[in-house]
Amino acid sequence: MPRAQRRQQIIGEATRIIGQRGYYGFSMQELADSCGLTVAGLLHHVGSKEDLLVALLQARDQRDRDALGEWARSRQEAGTPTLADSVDALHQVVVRNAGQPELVRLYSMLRAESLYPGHPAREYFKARDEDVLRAFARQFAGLADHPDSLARQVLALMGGLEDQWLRDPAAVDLVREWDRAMHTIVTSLTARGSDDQRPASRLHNL
Amino acid sequence: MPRAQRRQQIIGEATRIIGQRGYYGFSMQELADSCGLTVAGLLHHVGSKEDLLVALLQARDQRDRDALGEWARSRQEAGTPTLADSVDALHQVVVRNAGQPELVRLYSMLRAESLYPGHPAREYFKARDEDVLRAFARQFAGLADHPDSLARQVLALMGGLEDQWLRDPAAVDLVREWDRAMHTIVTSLTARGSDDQRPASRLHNL
Amino acid sequence: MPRAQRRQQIIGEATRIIGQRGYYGFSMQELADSCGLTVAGLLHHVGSKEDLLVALLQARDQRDRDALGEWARSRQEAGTPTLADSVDALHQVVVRNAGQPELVRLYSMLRAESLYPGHPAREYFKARDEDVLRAFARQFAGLADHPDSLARQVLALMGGLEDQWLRDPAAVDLVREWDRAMHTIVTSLTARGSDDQRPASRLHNL
Amino acid sequence: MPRAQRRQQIIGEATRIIGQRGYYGFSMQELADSCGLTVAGLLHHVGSKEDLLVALLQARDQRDRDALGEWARSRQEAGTPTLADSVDALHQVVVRNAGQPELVRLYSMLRAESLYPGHPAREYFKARDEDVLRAFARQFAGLADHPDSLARQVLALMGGLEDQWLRDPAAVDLVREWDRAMHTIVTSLTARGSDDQRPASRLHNL
DNA sequence: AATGAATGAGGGTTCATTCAT
DNA sequence: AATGAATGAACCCTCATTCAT
Repeated sequence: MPRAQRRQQIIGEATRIIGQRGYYGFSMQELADSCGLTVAGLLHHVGSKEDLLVALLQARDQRDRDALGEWARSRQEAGTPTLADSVDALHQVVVRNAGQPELVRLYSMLRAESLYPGHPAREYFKARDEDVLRAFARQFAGLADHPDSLARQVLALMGGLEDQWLRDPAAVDLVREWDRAMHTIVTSLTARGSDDQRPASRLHNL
Repeated sequence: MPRAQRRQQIIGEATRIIGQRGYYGFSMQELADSCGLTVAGLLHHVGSKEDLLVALLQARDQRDRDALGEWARSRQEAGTPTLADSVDALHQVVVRNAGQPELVRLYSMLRAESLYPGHPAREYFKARDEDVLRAFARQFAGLADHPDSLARQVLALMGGLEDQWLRDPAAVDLVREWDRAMHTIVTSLTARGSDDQRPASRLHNL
Repeated sequence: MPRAQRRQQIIGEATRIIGQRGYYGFSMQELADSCGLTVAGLLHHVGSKEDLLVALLQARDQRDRDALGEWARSRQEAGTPTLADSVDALHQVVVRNAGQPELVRLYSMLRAESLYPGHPAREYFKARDEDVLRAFARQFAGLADHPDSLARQVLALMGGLEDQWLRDPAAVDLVREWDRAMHTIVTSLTARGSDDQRPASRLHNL
Repeated sequence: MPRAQRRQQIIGEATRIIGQRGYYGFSMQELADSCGLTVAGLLHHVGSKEDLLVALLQARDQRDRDALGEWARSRQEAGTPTLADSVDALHQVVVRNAGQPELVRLYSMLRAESLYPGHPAREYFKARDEDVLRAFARQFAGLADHPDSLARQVLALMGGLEDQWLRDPAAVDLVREWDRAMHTIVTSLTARGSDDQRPASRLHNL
């Protein structure tokens, strides 16, 4: 089997298995078996369990970058991206995710596991979160009182809803819930300023 | 050391350690060491690693029930709980959590790990989420177009923000972020109905 | 099997096996088998392969110290130890060694292997050599022109002759060879000063 | 790269690496890397790890034979070699060795490792020792009471001092120590017979 | 209440080697 | 001449658990 193809097979299987069992929960043995390889044969291609994980994340990043690039190109005619554009972009992302639960599982699993001290993907997720938060906050600048906090809310919502979806895919319509969540956000943005004088009483200066 | 006291010590240490390393990431050896016990001695008290986890979750539930009971009693004079009451209740919960990061760590860790198939806390979290969602939805009934979805959003926000906080406690003020998130929610509720005629175009029926 | 006895058995077997195959050349599996134990059972007693080695060396040191102590006590009546005393002491050591080739094998093996960078006994042998050289040199002070060098020669001889003996025990009578070597040394000492004016020619200022 | 040149490169690198890590301590991977080759490529040239070792030893023997031949030719005019000639020859060898520590390392390492049963160089060193002992003994015939034993002493000294030198090159001046050791030997030879009547008491018939 | 002995299962990694290309 | 794919055998170690004391 040629190198490239084998690698693709391995990364595919790994994505599936890690999505199910997590990084610590799966074994090289299991992955090797599912690829029709010896463990040693598997290691010949990926170097080590940790390297495999890195390759996985890079592969996903590349795929994301490709998708984003395409979307950006299609939106190029328009001028500065409006809020609606951003909402649309996020919607597209969620739609895509809803179609590939395996990848989402992988990400959620790793994201969760990366709370472990010493987890190889720890820095990766930290850096990624920072990037995302920055991008979101830039988008909300001028539209919200606290763009940073709003960015955190959007990130938290996306992660939390995906989590609920993964726990019970049948009970949760990811896209619908996401759209409704964005509705909440957008509604609060457009309503801003008009209701500042509500009775603050026990509302903790919301 | 008397049985009861020893058990308390074990559960305390376990809470701390699992909060740091997760359920799969910690070892009975480590816990035994931190209790000044042999592994065998530890098992004498807790039966098995899994039983220990169950005991842990039960202990936390009991503590929550106690706290909630107290709050309920103090609120008893008032009639039906209003939205403000609920917001206040949640705020109190978050304040309490911010003060005991260890317990929050434990919960978040386990919640994340319970994505593992076969994780002993899997059912626990599933059942708990359902309870919470039901309670939230009841609270939002009549106030929102989709109480169930709003409940999901609140749950997602709480989990997501806690996650961000755990990842970088210094950078995130949990209480402040939570209050702002609730502000977003409440604002959207009060503004509801007034902006239904916005240009929906690419906004996906938000 | 009680702890102490088991440990003794393990150290005994380990001495034998490492003496034959070296530290890197033997496996915990082999040792476990020869003790009638699982590898895990073996590790329960010794901690790790490296710890086992340390224990081994300490055990041997202790035995040496005991033997030396006895000899010292028996020599106590005499005053300051003379050269003859030292020669006698070394002779006793060699006689004892000739009687326990296993221990000598162990030592020679480890000594040789400790040339490996990162070998766990590297520092041990370095420190031990320094001690021995110091002790020898003190003994030769005043008797030789270069006590340090003479000490090195004695150490080299002991190691080298043991090596030859181990390589072919049947062909080498360790005690006899050692005594003759010491004869060479002592002869050169007593002859010192009388032949300084020999034709140096190509003798490199010996 | 042409076959012959590549082989030379490989043997050179192998000499260096084995001198540092030993035969068992180095890996074909490491050697391949340092040659800019794949492991498979390396094996294409050397056949196997063991064959490589044999080639190494043969290469060194050839080099020694060349050097010795040159020295023999230069000494040809003189008649039967005297003791001084032999001492000179050994001195030259040591000087040469001190200048190429890599080769000495290789030899000492392998010599030490060849204590391992099954080590591919075991027979080689055994045969070589026998040759050397025979040659030395012939040289000492008539000069010493026990030429064989003296030969063993010289061999032991050379090995032992090289060992000390390798362990701490900065602390040991190999040539000086060797010359002093030979001084001891020669002194004892010239003094022979004159001091036979020393008080033998506890001197074990030295 | 607590310990010490011992185990079985599994885990990741290294290494020299073979074979087809 | 050199490579890439793949393997089988080892190796050390971790871990939760059982059992007798």
